[in-house]
This record gives sequence, C-alpha cells and structure tokens, in this order.
Amino acid sequence: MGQKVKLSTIAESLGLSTATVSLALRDSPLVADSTRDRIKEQARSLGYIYNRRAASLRTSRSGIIGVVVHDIMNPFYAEILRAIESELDRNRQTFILSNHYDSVEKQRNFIETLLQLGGDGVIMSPAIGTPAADLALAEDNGLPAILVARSVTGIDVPTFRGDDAYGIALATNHLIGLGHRTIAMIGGTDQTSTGRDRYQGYVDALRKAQIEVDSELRIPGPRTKQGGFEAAVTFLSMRQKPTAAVCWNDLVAIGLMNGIARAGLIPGKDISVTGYDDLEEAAIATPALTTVWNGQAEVGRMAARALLDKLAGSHAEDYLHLIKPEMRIRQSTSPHKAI
Amino acid sequence: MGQKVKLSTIAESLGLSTATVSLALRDSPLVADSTRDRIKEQARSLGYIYNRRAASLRTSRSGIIGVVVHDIMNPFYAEILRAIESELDRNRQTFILSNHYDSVEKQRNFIETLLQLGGDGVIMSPAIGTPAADLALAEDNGLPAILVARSVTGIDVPTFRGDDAYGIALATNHLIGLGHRTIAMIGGTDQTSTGRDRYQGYVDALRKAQIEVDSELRIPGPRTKQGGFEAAVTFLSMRQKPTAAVCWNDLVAIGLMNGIARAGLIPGKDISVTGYDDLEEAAIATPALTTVWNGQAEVGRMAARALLDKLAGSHAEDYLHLIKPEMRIRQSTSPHKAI
DNA sequence: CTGAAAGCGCTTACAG
DNA sequence: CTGAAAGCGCTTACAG
Repeated sequence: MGQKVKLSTIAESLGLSTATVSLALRDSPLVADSTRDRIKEQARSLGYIYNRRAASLRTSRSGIIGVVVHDIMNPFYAEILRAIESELDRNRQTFILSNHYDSVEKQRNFIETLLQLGGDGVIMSPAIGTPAADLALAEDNGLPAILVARSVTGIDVPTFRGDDAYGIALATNHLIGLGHRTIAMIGGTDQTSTGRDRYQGYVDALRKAQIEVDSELRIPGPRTKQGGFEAAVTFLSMRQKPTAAVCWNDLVAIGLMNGIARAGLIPGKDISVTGYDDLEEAAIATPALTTVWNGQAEVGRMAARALLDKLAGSHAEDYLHLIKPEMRIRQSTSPHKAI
Repeated sequence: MGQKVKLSTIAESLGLSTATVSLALRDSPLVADSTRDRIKEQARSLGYIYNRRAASLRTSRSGIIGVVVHDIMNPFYAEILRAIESELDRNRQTFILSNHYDSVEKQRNFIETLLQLGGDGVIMSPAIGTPAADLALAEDNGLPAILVARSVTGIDVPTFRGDDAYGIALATNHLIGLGHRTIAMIGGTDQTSTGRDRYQGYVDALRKAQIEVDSELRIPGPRTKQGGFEAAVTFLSMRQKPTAAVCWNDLVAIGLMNGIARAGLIPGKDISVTGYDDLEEAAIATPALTTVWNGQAEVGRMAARALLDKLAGSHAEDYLHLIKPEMRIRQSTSPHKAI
C-alpha cells in the first residue's frame, strides 16, 4: 500500500502549496494552465485518490443521495430505480440504496445513516405508516426528501406517483365494456393511500355502471406473484363465480393467471384478468397481460430531476405530481361469454 | 435548521470536554455511568447527529461496503443481494449498491468512488472483461474485494460461485435420462467463465452419453425472459427438431416456455425445458420449472461473511469457493415421446 | 497566479 | 474518571 498519497504529497513533490494543487485538480481558472497540467500529471503518476470525506467535511456537500423503497427486488420499484439511477449518474451523484420492507424503523435508521454521512438528499417510497415526523427529521437537518409511488400526509414534500383511482377505473371500465358483471378485485391493502385509492376507483367504476358492489368479491392482501398464485384457489371457489379479476398489480395478475392455468382453465378466455403497472414482463406473459401503464420510468426520472433541481437551488412549486395512467390492452381479457 | 449540534455543543452545555462526550457516546467504560447517562440524554434532547465523515477522517474506517453487480433488476442478483443485505445489516454496515451493466468503465468509476468515500470493502460480480488491474487498484488502496458469481483470472481474490459445469451437467443428464436425444442449449455467452463452463458441461454430458454434439443446436446470447421468448421462434424452426432445451437460466427458460406456448405447443409435454438458478418464481411458473438450484442465498451470505471476517482481521485461506448445485425436478420436463 | 493559515467535527494518545 | 491538544485531508477566504 505504501505511503498514502494526499494533496500535500503532490504539493511537496512539485514545490507548490496544497491550495494550488486543490484548485488545479478541480480545474479552477485561477491556476495557470501549465501548472494545472503538471499537477494533474503528477497526481496520476502518484496514484492519488481524492478523499471525499475530508472535502465534504469542509464543504458540507457529499454528492451522496439516498434512495429507499419497499423492496428493490420488486420489478415495480426496480423500474423506478433504474430511471433514478440513470438520471443521477448523469449528474455524478453517488446513490445509496436500501429496502425498508415496510418497516418504519428500518427506514428511520436509513435516514439517520444518511444524515450521518452528510447525504445531499433522499428519494423514498415511504414505508406503510411513516409518520410525518420522520420526514421532518430529514428536512430539518438539511436533507431534502422527495417521495415516489406513495404519499405521506401531514407534511408538504414533493411527491410523484400515478393517479391510482383513475387508473384502476380504466381497468374496471375496460372489463365492464367487455360485458363482465361479476368482477373480483385481487390484492392490495387499506393501510396505504394507494390501496385505498385503488379500491375506491374500482368501487366507483362499478357503481357508475350500476353494478352492485359485493365486498366478498375482494381478496385483499396479495401484492406478489406468489400471492396472486395462491389467491387463485379462493378466487375460483367464490360462490358468485366471477368472470373477471382486476388485480392490484402485474405481479398478482401473472401469479393469478398461473394459478388459473394450473386449475385447468384458460386465463384470457375463461377468465379475464387485468394487471396494473405495465411491467416489462407484462407483454411477454402468457397470455400477454392487459394492464394499466403506471409510468414507473417517468416517476423515477421526475423525482430525480426534482431533487437535483432542489439541490441546485431552484424552488419546486407543486407538491403532488400525479401521472395519468393509460390502458394497455392485450390478450388476458376478452368479451364475457353468455352461458 | 438552527445551529448545528456537534460534540462540542454537548460538551459545553454540560461543562465537559469533547473527549469525554465522544467516549461516552460510544459507551466507553472509561466514562462514569452517571456522566454517560447525562451525556446521552443531552445528545438526544439537542437532536445531535453524529458526523461520520469527521469520525471516519480520523479513524479511516467508514462502515461503508460497496456492492456492484451486473443488474440488480435481475432476480438472480437480487437474490444474492438480499442475502448480502441481511448479513451486512446485522453488522451495522451501510452498503452502497450499483449496477455496472457489464461496462468495465462504469465498474471502475464505482471502485473509484468507493475509494474516495473510504469504503471498507467491496463485493462484486465482475463485469465481463474486468482486468485484474482493476481489482488490484482496490486491494492496493486498502479496499478488499470479494467476488460473487463470476471469477477474474490473474489475481487471487476470494470468490464464491456455483459449480457451473457440474450444474449444467445435472440438467443435461436429467433430460438424457428422460430419453431425449436432440437437446438444444439456449442462452449464455463465451465471454464469461460461467458461459464457457456451462456450455462445456452440456457438451461433456452429451459426449458421455454418446450423443453427437451439434453446434447448430446452440443459441448463444439470451440471458433474460425477453431473450428466451424471442429465441423460441429460432428454436422451434430448427431442422433437427429438438425435443428439449437446456436453458442458460430460469429467466430464459420461462421466456422460452412462454414463446413455445404462444406457438401453440405445450411446454413440459411437447417440449421439455430446464432452467438454471431456481429463482423464487421457478416454482410458480406454468408449468412449474425443472431447474438447478444454484445457491444464490448461500453465495451472498458467504461472501458477506468472508468480507466481514476479513475486516475483522482474520485471514481467508481458500480463494475459490464452489457451491455444489442441486437438481429440482418439476413439471417442465417429461419423458421423450417416441413418434 | 500562488501561498500561509484556519477550520470542518471528530478521535486518540497523553497527562493528571 | 476527565481534559487539553494534535491531527485526519481537504477547501476557502485572505494576502501578496
């Protein structure tokens, strides 16, 4: 490992001051071109490594941005992360990632860590039950927060997400338009604003079409493929014999379709199924999934942009940015067959 | 934001020195219990936030561990990450995550960043073409590296991965045992050791069974669902009419099965398909996927453990740790039907 | 265009 | 058991 090379090593070896070396390495116009070139060359040949901790201690800007979501393994979040990453990368920010698995405590630890590291900002999809105080902790200590996919009430923080009630109504109306009357809703929870909004959107769409709402047609809970797969049994044994299912998301829909196929029925023909999110794999599922585009890439890109703008000193004006979902019709839905 | 609260703020407010406060907050036995309690209470009520940059500048330990893989959206890596995360979390390490998308340059930037932040270590699944020098850069600057899933030649670094040749032979032999003789290999690339090992394992298994190896039965390339889905067309139009396919991984296998189903054939009955990795979703695919367990969770856990042990000062002895894969037989493979 | 010096907020010998 | 002082490696006024 040898001796550690620092600014002063370069300065001494060249008979200059650390101030000059520091400025030169950051391309300050204050330094003569020839001096700068000599310094950079020397830094390279000595294998100098810039110490960001020291710099950041002095400047109190770290170049670190934290991102925390429910679960990065979930493709919905992964697609948001991908967009955030490409936006932050372009601006040479380092990002620290974490899952909170809906543990408010784990999320709080993450914020705490970020504060300790002097993070410049945080983008989060808040854990269920996040108190406004946790966001205030960040903001009050100079760590601006941006929310994605979920809202938190009681504090004004820029939030980017899809319009859930509108989106789920698109899916429900699509099925109604195909002649379905007994439509189940699979997955989701009342503990999140998203969950409440989506259920409400489904209920409203049915009411508007004069279809009676039957709470037994709802299977709350599932949010994963596994969950959807397991829900198929309950779904298929409902006494109301639903002919269609509005699913919480694409994962649940794909799992449900697998479960339906496992039971010998043909999803998309015998039972119509809609997803939500339009994940990359929705298009290659069998059958290809009819779903609602929810703008993950948009959400991620806009959230990152908003944070960078904020760090650059501009003022964000709007606090809730709703993305308008769009219908994507494929093969998992078909007209209701009168028996 | 008010005034920033630091050690000296606490010290002054209590009429103590910063040394005592520093020791107390870290539970040093040197400090009297009553003093410690007073200090901790005061820190809490003032909303003190520990400045890790300052501490780490002094101690040159940062508590940061970097993890870089091809793509965190890929469930194979996600499963490894999940295991790494739970192991590091338990040891209160912060981890910084990055994708390299097989760009050696992006990977090098990440290592550079980690060095600048004073990272304690790095766990990586090296990008295709990673030169030994890039790992040496890390090691020489006090950043120990651990490899997962892929090897790099020319440097001795602890490496954890599955035994690929052995694993793919398991799958190939399984199909041979079911009577299949025309077996295609879908996906993978010769540019990685993994790719070469798996192809070799397939070739060797065929030879051992006296089956002629036909290079036209190989479709190199695909590593994703989308890739497997698209490969189905080529696969189904092969003049040799293969009755089975050994796939690079579960994603390719699931994509291929979807493509086969789309063409009107029944995967698992008309065509036998094997995957590789035993991802969580393999079991709920339709049909449930016959695959090779590749120990992602093991790999992640062991790699994290190895790094933590190294940081704690112990010497790792072995450099390549091969996990023995195991066969998982489900419904996507069935006996060859004589025509 | 370049340098001397202070300071960011901690921790660590060293003294008492 | 507690304190005074140096130092980690940068950057930033300030001087010249």
